[in-house]
Amino acid sequence: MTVSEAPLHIDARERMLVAADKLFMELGYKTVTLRDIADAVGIKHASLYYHVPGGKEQLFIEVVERTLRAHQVGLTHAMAAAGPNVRDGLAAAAGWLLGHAPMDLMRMQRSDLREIDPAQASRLGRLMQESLLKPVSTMLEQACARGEIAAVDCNVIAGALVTMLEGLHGVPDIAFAFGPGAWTGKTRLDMAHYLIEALLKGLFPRNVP
Amino acid sequence: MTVSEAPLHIDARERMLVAADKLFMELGYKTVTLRDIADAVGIKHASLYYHVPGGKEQLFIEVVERTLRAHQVGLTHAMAAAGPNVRDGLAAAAGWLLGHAPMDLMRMQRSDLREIDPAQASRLGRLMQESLLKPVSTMLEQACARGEIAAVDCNVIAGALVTMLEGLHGVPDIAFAFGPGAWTGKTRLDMAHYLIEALLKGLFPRNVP
DNA sequence: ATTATCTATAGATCTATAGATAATGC
DNA sequence: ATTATCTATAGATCTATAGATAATGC
Repeated sequence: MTVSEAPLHIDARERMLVAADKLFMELGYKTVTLRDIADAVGIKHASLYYHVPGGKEQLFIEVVERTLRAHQVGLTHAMAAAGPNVRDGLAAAAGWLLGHAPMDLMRMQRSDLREIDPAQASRLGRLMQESLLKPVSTMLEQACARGEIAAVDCNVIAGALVTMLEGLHGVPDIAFAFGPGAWTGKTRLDMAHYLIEALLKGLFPRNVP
Repeated sequence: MTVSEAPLHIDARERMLVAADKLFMELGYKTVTLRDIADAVGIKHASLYYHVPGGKEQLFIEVVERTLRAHQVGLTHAMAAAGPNVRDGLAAAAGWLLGHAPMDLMRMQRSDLREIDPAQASRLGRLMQESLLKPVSTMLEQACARGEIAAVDCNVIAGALVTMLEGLHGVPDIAFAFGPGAWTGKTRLDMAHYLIEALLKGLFPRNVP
């Protein structure tokens, strides 16, 4: 086969990006050191500069951008595949978001993005809106136009939903809830469906027959 | 007046705690340096050790505990003062949470608490639940018992609500929303009320007459 | 005598650079 | 010759400690 082969070390750069992504998204820009990332990859930290001459900041920016774009296409496709039904659309969004590591948008905006070049920071800030909120709010707009849900401010609702769904990552994957609607061994995704249902039908008793 | 006077430097320790609180809660444990805190207070960083011999870690723990306890009593009182009505109770919780700096529970749990002594970390973790989720979930339980809302899992709903309300800190205080339910110049608190209303009545059109 | 600050410095860690070294591709 | 790693090190920064200094209280 004369096709150009991949290098022997199958994309060491890719492994570096994956390791950096995991660490940065979990712990934040300042908390993660280049040594942490290099250790995870199994190389010395100085070697990272070969793949990312711009150092820590460039690595962070590249990782965040990559992940946001992945979320954008992933979310959009998942919701499109779910078909034109709000409940299914929201469940698809929840499935995608819970199937991938959370991003902690609050930490990103208030801490991480302030440590890097302001121009890049505001670019990534816009990309956050575009990749995470826009797909969901667009889907809601369509449901709104179809009359499937009441006329609401879809941006505000979408923001709250994404925040809420990402927040579910904070709860143990198999949780046991108590009280009137007692559960046993529900997954995060079960809780997401529960919350979506609550938001659609409302908490007032007349809405839950 | 023979009453014991406060020292001339009116509680330098208190000013230090306030400065540390603001910085730690906004940027996170690792991002904030003792120098940042000392600068904010107007002293040299070595002087912080006089007030907090345990150094950075003790300072962080003290600050988090203080703030959580303040949230616990503040939230509880605000909701009690609102009287027995879910909508008013939730609005009171929103008023309190939006009136104070956000805590970024996700960053706290996944990053900050991992940098300190594990025993202290789990203690603070439990205090987070007790101070922020418990008051809201208890209020919901009562509304549930009064039949004011349907029988729901109040812990899950409370968690989602707190996460959602804290998330509102991320949006500019006076925002302009567009779309079907177009707004002009709404504050974060307006949005909170909007979201509470949406959650109570539900998004389905029949619920919004 | 106690309280609250300071200066100076040790020791650790972190980012980044320079240059050597080994492996692969032509 | 190019690619991907290494060692060694500079320079900055960060936490923490020791001991001096100034101000206040008795």
